[in-house]
Amino acid sequence: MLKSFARPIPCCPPVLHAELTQTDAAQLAAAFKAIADPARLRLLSFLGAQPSGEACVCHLTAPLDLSQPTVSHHLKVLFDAGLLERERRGTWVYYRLAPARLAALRAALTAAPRSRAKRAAVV
Amino acid sequence: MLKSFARPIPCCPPVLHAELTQTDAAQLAAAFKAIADPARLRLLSFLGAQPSGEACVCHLTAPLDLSQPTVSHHLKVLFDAGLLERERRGTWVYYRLAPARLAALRAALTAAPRSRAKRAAVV
DNA sequence: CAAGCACATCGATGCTTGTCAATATAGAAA
DNA sequence: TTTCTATATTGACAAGCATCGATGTGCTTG
Repeated sequence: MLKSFARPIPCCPPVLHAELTQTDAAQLAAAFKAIADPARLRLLSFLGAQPSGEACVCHLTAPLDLSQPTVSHHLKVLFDAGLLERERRGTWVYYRLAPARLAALRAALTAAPRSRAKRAAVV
Repeated sequence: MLKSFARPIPCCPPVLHAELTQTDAAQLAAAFKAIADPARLRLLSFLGAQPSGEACVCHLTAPLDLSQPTVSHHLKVLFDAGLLERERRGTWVYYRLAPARLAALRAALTAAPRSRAKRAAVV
């Protein structure tokens, strides 16, 4: 198995166009695991809904109804997955979305055109 | 919290346009959990790559290198999440992608346009 | 009917993960 | 320096999950 030897680690392997290798599947699964959690989805949603596009941690614990360490944990998971950007300003740390990474995940869910006939309007 | 009383269960609540309610976030997270697994991503990939668009279970255990019960389990998870369609033909059971559901998940990852300026080409 | 094959379900096991209280770190201000 | 505040990390616990072997279900054929 996994016939590929040290490939260039593509950022967003095509999910539905060809068979995923085990390594590619593992990487993609890790990315989706990051957003497959209610608290983290709400974090993304909250950050995306901010007019300024960002928020500091202290503004995120209340709307999620979670403890500060738990929120910090979720932010770290999203950050490590490349879905958030972090910036320290004084005592506060501000987080904002990393749209490119979200777009990459979205692209990975694009179905193959398969044959040119049949459901062409899937996109 | 959750001010909505028995809402119509939206198929794909917007993730990044407004704050997700706890119920919406839980539903979306459940859907993403279904695809946040290497074996299941490979199943989706394999099915999407089939010229016929479908495959029976007996053709899925070998490429995944997993036992038949494990493959059946993953297929059930994907099916229950609405990501696969199932059809029995004789002794065999054929699975194929449910593209509408995949498109719904993809749509949920669309970032808000926020202000009309700034990164308009995110889509 | 019985036998055989394809697939689903069950039960158990070990690993992962979400959560919190307690503690540590880092910057700001006195 | 010391003190306060904001955030990160640690340790522990419980719940969830991926996996398998064994067994059950459903269909087809003899």
